[in-house]
Amino acid sequence: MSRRQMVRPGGRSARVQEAVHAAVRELLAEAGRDALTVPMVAQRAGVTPSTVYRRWGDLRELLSDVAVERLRPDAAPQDLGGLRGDLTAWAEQFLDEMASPAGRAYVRDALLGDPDGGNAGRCSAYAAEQVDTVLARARGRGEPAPGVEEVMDRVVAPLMYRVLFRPAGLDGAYARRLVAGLLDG
Amino acid sequence: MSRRQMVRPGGRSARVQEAVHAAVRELLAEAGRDALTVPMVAQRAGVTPSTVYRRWGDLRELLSDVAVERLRPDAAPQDLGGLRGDLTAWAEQFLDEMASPAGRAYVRDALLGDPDGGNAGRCSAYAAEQVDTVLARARGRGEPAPGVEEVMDRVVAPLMYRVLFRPAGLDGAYARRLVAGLLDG
DNA sequence: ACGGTAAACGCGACGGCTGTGCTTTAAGGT
DNA sequence: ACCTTAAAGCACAGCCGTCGCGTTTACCGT
Repeated sequence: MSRRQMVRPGGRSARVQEAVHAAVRELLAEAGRDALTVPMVAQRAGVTPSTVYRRWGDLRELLSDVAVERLRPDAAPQDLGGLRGDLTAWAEQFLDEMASPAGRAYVRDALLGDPDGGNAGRCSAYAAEQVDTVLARARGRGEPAPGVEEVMDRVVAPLMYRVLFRPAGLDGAYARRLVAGLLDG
Repeated sequence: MSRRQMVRPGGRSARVQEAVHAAVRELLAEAGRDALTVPMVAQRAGVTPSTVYRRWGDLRELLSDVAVERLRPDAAPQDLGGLRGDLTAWAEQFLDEMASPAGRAYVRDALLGDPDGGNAGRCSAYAAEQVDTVLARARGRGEPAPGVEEVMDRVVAPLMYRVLFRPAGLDGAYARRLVAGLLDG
């Protein structure tokens, strides 16, 4: 599990954590991933490097933490009035976010500094939660809807596989095809 | 693309590369991934650290190189006389290799130190090649067979997604279910 | 076969990151 | 208000990663 969980909820610790996270985000945008170092982040955040080493232990774990935070969806998927439309729109947006250079970097960082797989599991849980929202809404309308696991296997997994292993030639049409294959099959 | 491609094919370069790769494999088994450093690898391989830095640039890229080498299949998938049996057996073996602690580590390393995605693409190509062999054999027998891309989406991608993001509760039954879902759907 | 060319390796040095013991500060409970 | 304890600051030792330069070795044209 990420050390973020053991942090005291309020006060100085929270301020430091937010400052460090913000510093990472800024420096990622300004200097790029490879130029990033712990002392650099610490200086920008107004902390000493040792603080970062103690709380995160490693630059990779810190990046993983920030990445998971960035990958957390900020809003519920939009409601277009029907399962097919909702799921298609969500898949297209998901692919957009993940396939962008920044998105791919975040996904890789999340997987990277993650000894026990907790952060990767969290990413997957975020997607599952969004999917489940869409499916529950459809069932509430009386539409027949597949299970979450089926959507993960047929839509999310292929998208992520392509993003990670075969980034060439990824577009919204592929996402639409996956959704169609699931709902029409 | 990995720098391995620009290496001169024979002579000293090849010897150095093989020595370094062997050193990485040995030290991975002996000391573990986190204890690994470039100077350590260099000493074991009988080269100077600067040589490693020049050719691979980074410990992660070196590990990625070694990982891809290890993930290359060493034999054609076995022939059990029918598409369903062949594909099921291959999927189970694939999952076995990838879901083991060592396998997961190699996959992550391959993805990790891979700026342009060349190594990841090669991993995917290995799997596609194996799948294609199975499918071509089935068509040679007159069996109807899905396309490679369909197998990648329906079987390989879900397996890899689980391996990377949700390693808990992965077993052969899941692989069999994926194959069955594809062939019966 | 032989010499020219350029890539690749070895060597040495240094700047800067990494990580740790010890001290100091501040948050939360009584 | 005081006490406890966790977290941050400070200082420093060690090693990683990089660079310039000289040397070696593989490729290639004649």
